Amino acid sequence: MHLYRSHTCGELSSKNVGEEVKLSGWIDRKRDHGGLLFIDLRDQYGIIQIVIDSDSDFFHSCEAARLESVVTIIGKVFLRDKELINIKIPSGDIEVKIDKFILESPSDILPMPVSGNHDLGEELRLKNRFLDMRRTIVKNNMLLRSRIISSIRKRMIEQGFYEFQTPILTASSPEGARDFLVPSRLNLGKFYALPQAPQQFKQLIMASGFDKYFQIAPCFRDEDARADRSPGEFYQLDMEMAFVTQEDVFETIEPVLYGLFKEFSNWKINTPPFPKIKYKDSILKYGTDKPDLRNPLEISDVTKAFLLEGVTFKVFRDQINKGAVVRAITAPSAANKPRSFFDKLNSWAQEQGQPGLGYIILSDNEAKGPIAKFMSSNAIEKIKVNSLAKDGDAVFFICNSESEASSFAGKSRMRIAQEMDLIEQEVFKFCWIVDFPMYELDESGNSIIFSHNPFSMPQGGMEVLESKDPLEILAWQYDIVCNGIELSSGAIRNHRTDIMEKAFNIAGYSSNDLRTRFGALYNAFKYGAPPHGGIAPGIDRIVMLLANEPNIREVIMFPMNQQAQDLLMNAPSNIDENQLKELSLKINKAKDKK
RNA sequence: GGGGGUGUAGCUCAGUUUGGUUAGAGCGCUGGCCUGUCACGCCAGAGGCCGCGGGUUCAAGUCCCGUCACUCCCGCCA
Repeated sequence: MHLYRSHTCGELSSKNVGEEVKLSGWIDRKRDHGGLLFIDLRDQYGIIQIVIDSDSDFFHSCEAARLESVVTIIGKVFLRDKELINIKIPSGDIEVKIDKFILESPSDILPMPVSGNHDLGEELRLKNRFLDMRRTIVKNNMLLRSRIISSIRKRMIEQGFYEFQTPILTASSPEGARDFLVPSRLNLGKFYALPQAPQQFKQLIMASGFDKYFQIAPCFRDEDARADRSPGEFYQLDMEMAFVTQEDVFETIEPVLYGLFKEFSNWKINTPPFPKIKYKDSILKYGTDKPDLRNPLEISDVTKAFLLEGVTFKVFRDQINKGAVVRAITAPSAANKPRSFFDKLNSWAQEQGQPGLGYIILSDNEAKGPIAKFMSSNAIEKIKVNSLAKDGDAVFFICNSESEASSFAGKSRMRIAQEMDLIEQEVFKFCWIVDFPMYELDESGNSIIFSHNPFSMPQGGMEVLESKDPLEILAWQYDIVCNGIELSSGAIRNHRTDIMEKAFNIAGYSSNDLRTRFGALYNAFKYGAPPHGGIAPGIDRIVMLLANEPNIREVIMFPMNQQAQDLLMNAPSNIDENQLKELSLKINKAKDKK
């Protein structure tokens, strides 16, 4: 017999009745009856009940073994009597009567419970992640993650993609997020950077003549965390293809995502092709570039209605004259909602720093509510036409500068839908956001900067760069969004050095800047670069959606906390003086923290 | 960098609004009882810098000021 086990705890069933088995695992729970002791023995695969009678030689050592101790037992599998069957566990119709017991590794008193489904503080869980991951929910998330990644690999390889590894120690890139830096011992005073994404490498792979590349790629960004943003590091399904249009990228990645979500979830999924929403339309209709399409509400512009003759609502009119817009959200069949419904939303808006949330109620073919009396009948008609509101609905208004109004209308759209319980449940709704602007004005409003990825190909190429107002130029740039979560950005890249130079010139970079900052790409593209494009969906976010977890750290084995500290390994940590010396480094402003 | 929430036993939390006996409960832990439990049950016990510092008060877990930690959000994430 094997030293540790003949079977796993999870594989035993009534088929094994009568067999002598050897099992190893953790003591999940004990029920001590004095003369009779039950142990729930657990391994990755399942739980099985072990029975020890008081006349057994091992009764006292079993009784003394603490929860979560690792033990090996030998025993015989018995069918339980009918009235003793536990339907809650798969092996509930059998049990193992113990013949031999070995305590392999005793457990101290636990800092946190393992068995059962408890809500525990995250700090405690991360400090004891090895205990945390013994718990069913966390364990299942990690197994799910592994299966998802296998499936992704399989699906990509089936489509003819090759997986390549790119460097972890690379050069700092001047754009984008903050880099993590690594000092070089052999090149004193110089630093590597960890890649924020293999962006330039994958484009170099294209320039190297490989046709379809992918990688489950680690990415490092020194930015602040969020619930859906892992601190420090995360993984992308990074992919790039040569000789493709935007449509080709969509057609390639859609079946991968659709198939993956189909494989790992019972929820409904909208079938490819996923709807394509222009960036501009998304901002108007959903108030965001990552719309949650489970929400049926849409935003419309009703600015003109408030300028019609007979409208005496000065508050809005004055703002409109200063350049503000009015956005409307129709709440279907909300006319019969109690006053408290509207008051609640209004005070919510005020909590959000807004003056309030104005509304009219369309009922009995007239408009009611606090601002209705300022409206003329043709203004009400115009609002109804623009916002597709009908009798029995209510319409909410947001008046502000265009960007403020869009953003708050987006929040209100979600809030109203939540209040009215309109969000569709148990469904994944994918969409593409397309036609992102190539450039935008910086905060000061004086200079033109790249809106997203500087390597994207402008729609229309060189001709457009030379002739159009830069702020009007669109890029072959796209996002894929699912349930309001941005899974990825992607683009058809700019593979032409002449267009690249022009594009960078517009954003205020000299040709020389381009060559020094992005020398590798620029140089490579001088010698024949294929048109290419790709995308890089976030793996952690995909797993988070499929695991139905609200927090990305629930699907990462050893995540750092919000302050980007690893509580288990105690990273980041102080460094030995000798190590610093070897790197010729000196800490300037040592913060006096432990 | 800014805003919100939380911080009381090893764990999860009540007590804080309205200051007033010895700060409680469940789980876990220790000891005892229990031969069919499966969140076993029963009895007893140990376990507290009420995050930390200062203040107000006859009296502070409770009120005030500061500070720290965790978390959510904004900024940031080409």
